[in-house]
Amino acid sequence: MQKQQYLSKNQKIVLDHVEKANQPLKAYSILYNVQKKGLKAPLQVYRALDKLVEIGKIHKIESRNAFVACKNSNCVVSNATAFSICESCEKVTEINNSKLSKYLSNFEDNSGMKYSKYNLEFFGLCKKCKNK
Amino acid sequence: MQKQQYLSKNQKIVLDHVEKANQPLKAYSILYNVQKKGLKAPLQVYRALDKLVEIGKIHKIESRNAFVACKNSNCVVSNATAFSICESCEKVTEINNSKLSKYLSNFEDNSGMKYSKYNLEFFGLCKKCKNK
DNA sequence: TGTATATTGTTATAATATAACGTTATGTAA
DNA sequence: TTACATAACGTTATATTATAACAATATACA
Repeated sequence: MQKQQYLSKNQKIVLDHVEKANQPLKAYSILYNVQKKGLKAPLQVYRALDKLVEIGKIHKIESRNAFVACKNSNCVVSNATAFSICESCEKVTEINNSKLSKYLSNFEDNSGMKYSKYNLEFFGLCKKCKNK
Repeated sequence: MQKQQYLSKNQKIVLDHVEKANQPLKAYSILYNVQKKGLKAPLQVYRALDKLVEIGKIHKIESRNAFVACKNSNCVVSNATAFSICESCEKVTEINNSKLSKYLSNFEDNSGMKYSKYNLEFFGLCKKCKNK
């Protein structure tokens, strides 16, 4: 069987919803909002999310247990992700900085470990919240 | 009231247990293991963990919902953390690399956001698992 | 001593995520 | 076109992770 070419029905529904939000969404909030489209159970959402994360269409913000659509059109596989998170308003932005990604992708320490993936989360105050 | 100088009873019990493990522990596994010391409820463990994370004695491995003792004696506050995680055996190691931490602490993008903290998780295969 | 804050103890419950089962759809090769 | 393997679906139940809310006790310090 070939690598999946198109998204399935549930995957499309979930991705569509997450892409329309400009912020990370929680799984159960997604569930609530796609119930009118026929998805009834958490597992249906989680399975779609798992797949979408796997193929890089969606990233999980680990520190928030939330899911956000990938903003890098070239982010084929989500093996190198970086986000900035405002600790006041919770705004999350995907960082697309080639220097940073190059630096981290090439990072090696003396542990003998071969890294194939990383996730970086920066925390602080966004412009708006800083000026309050 | 001054900044807390000593750890409280529950905080000591939890830290002690986490320090003795050489791997991240789950909150409920900690709970199970400190029950003989008198901690009966999840909240008692979570409250101790919260405090210990706040003061940098313990770090949370966000992608695993697990807690590990800080290995950097100089890690006064946990505002700059990096870990390597083996996706096969789940071994987690805290990365202590001054170049990396300097690079990330000084990182700026064009978002106007002021970063005060970051957490980085690398994934891959450790030496042992790579050679299997 | 009085007061504010931190910590504790406890019960209940919220929020996040997966197990297990059987069914249906889809891709590929005989 | 049939057979087979894999992916996706639907469903119920349950596991795992984390917090709300309330009352009591301990600690720091003016």
